[in-house]
Amino acid sequence: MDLEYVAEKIREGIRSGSLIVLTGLMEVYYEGRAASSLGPGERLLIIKQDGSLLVHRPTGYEPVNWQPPGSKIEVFLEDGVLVIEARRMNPEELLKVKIKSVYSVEVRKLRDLAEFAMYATEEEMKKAILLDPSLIEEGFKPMEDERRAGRAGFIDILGVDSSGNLTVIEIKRRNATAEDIRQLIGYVNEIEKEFGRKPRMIIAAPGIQKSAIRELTRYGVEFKCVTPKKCHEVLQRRRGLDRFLA
Amino acid sequence: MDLEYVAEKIREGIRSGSLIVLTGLMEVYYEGRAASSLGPGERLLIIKQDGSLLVHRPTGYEPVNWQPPGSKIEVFLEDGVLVIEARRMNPEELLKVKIKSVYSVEVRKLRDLAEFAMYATEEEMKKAILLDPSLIEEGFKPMEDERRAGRAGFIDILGVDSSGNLTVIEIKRRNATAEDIRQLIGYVNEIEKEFGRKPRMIIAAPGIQKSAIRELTRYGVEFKCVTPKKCHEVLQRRRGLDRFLA
DNA sequence: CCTTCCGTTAGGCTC
DNA sequence: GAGCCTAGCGGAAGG
Repeated sequence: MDLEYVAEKIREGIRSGSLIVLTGLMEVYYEGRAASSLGPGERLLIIKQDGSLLVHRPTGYEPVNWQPPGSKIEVFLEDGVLVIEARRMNPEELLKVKIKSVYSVEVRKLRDLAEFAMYATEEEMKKAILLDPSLIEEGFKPMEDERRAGRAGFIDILGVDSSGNLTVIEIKRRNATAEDIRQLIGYVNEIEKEFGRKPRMIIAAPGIQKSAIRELTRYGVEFKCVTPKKCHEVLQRRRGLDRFLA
Repeated sequence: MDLEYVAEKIREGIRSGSLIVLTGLMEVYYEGRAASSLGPGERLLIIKQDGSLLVHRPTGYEPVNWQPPGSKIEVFLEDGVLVIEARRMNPEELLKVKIKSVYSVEVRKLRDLAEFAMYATEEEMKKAILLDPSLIEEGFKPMEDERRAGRAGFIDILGVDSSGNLTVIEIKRRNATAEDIRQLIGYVNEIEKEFGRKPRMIIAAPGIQKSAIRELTRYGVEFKCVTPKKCHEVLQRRRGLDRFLA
């Protein structure tokens, strides 16, 4: 494919805010926070309407090189090779793609206004527990969420159990790690300073890593199995109920 | 574009181990570790030779939905709509793309055998310090790298300073966090158990997060500014010298 | 197989 | 703008 023709097609695509998809033989050089080089090979190059640029090899989930949205893209010929440079500052980074041969290039303006909805996140787990605190245990009463614990950070849920004990809940959507336990301890130290007594500590997660069980028993942290899926179902059920009542 | 034709083209592409790039109007549903839904919109869909699948919206660095390498892909028509399902187990996850209209589809076998080289990584920082220990301070002598520190993990570099003090170096390619300091303390506790005395602790990083400065002074950890770029240059210089001497 | 840790992490949120 | 944390994190290395 004629490289000057392709260059103009890409420039026109960028001007018109289109998506550009190109396959061809290329080399890639990156320098910024880190640096990388990748010799000649057949790859897929994508330039998006917002100035993001991705270079994908024929295998693997991740792009081998990229530039995030907002980078400034220049297209020109140099020594008979099509060069695409994507530059951004803060941090200052440069991605340079040298394309020796273009197999295909497609320029197309895509419209996509749909809203992306994600479920079974940590945020949903928290909402479900606030809505149905028996997910933790019978009689648990949440008092605050996202409460600041001094310098240590934010507590997911602060509440009291059926015996009136102050209780700190830390939620994880994945198996809890030793580091998660230490983080919880950090929060609790701050709460103890503030309230003058040590609260119950519960980690709510689908499971625990083996290495974290030591810390668990050592610090007297309790574990309650709560899965993202279960919490999502609780919310779904509740929403269905609300709709029925409305 | 005729959907049955496209379906067969995609199936043939998968059979032959080709890269498939498609633009069209589609909905996307995901359920697995989490769940998501995305209504109709114009997007880019990529199926790679290794069974990875990516759905990209017209903007943004990240795919909105995906399936990693090794997922099993099925293509069929359902209610007059082209459906692509990518399934994987462990964890069990299903990605379903419903394509109402195909604007373009490209099937192409790409060859890419080049080696990807990455520079200015944490690994390079370590190599540079081992090669030129004055990056830490004059008179510092590395003894071991990647030394096991009991259960706490691995120490980046263990050495002695000009006064003969045992010294533990923790390297970060980004600004050090409070968590990094705690990690270093964990290593040092193990080293103290083993050697019977507390070593000097140095964190080598391009900077320190503000919230980490408290931990730094509190635990007596020292900070030495070392950047990935500087280390990379040290290695480059050294390699150039080696080549000159050879 | 599980765990740990790095990443040009990206992206979102708060201060 | 800088700091802080989550993620369907992915990926690699080590046990």
